[in-house]
Amino acid sequence: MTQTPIALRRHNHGLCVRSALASARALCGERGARLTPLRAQVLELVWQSHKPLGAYQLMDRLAEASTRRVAPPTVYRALDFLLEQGLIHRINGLNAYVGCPSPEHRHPNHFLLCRACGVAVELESEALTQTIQQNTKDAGFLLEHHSLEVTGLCPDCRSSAHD
Amino acid sequence: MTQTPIALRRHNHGLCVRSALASARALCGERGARLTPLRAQVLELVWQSHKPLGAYQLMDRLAEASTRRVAPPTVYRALDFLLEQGLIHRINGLNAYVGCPSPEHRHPNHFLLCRACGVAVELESEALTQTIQQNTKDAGFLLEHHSLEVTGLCPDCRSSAHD
DNA sequence: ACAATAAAGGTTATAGTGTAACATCTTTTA
DNA sequence: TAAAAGATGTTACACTATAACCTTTATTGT
Repeated sequence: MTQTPIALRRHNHGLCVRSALASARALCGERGARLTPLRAQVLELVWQSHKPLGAYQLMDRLAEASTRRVAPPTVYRALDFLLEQGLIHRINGLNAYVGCPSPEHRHPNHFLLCRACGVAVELESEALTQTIQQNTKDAGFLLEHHSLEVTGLCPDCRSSAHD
Repeated sequence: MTQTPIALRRHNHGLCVRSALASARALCGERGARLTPLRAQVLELVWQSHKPLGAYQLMDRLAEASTRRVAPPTVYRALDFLLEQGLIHRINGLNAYVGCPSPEHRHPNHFLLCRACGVAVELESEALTQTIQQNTKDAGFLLEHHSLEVTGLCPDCRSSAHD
């Protein structure tokens, strides 16, 4: 029996944020990538919750925080950097971005998404990855990346749903 | 050993189109859904190849075919109908739409996508679906739908790649 | 230390994707 | 055949993302 993912448990979210920022600094340090103040700020905003946020939502929060006007390229460039470094993932079905809890190793985008509360839970299943690899191989494809987005109701929203 | 998917083989594509249209008519008939001339035309355009097409590409082809101006809602409404009926799928990673080869039964969106030639191959693997269901259940989620997009190189593009 | 270079960020404009709202036309139903 | 429902036309706009160019900041070589 696997443990309930942290995003679904009550937890001290400040720890998530600090841990994500610390990992990001460490990884970028190793790689010679520059986690500038702006990029760190965007990463922190993405990590405000376990719910994916859109680029324009992030832009608005960035603008609130900085008293100066923030234009789309500012946030998109930061997001591109964070995506390249594997520090965040893009949820295609939502046009939104969410922090990656294990950026130290490259891995596919596999998410459970609650349509009610918006929470995103990253799956890390070797069996799932292998099944996908096998199917890809059977069709003769060379696999480069894969993205799985499962939509439904998280345990909380499931139990409070009465319609 | 599974057979090579039809989208990857040389084949008489006219048969794909006619078969898709015939299935669509039959299914809509059974369901009391109205496959109007416009909707059938959009479905036929989507089926022009096994490569997903964007809404605006479809809109342009529709405009070419009809001598009159075609606005976005025209094509989006047709696409919405076709999606509801399970006659096409949306590829989120590409903002594009592709015909469904087996619309008679509801099934998840599982695709192999070639980044070079654009071909989309729909996977129909019970093992894959079950693995996803198991992972979803383990996290306590109620599964509603799932979408898998595997990007890579199809057999043809793989063998002609020499960089 | 300093010029040359590279990288990051600012700014303006615009491209690409999708929908709201309302009018008109067609089909179905009573 | 009138009323209602469904489909399409039309205009305007919202949301998501990028191109192009300029300024600022950081890094590198000397």
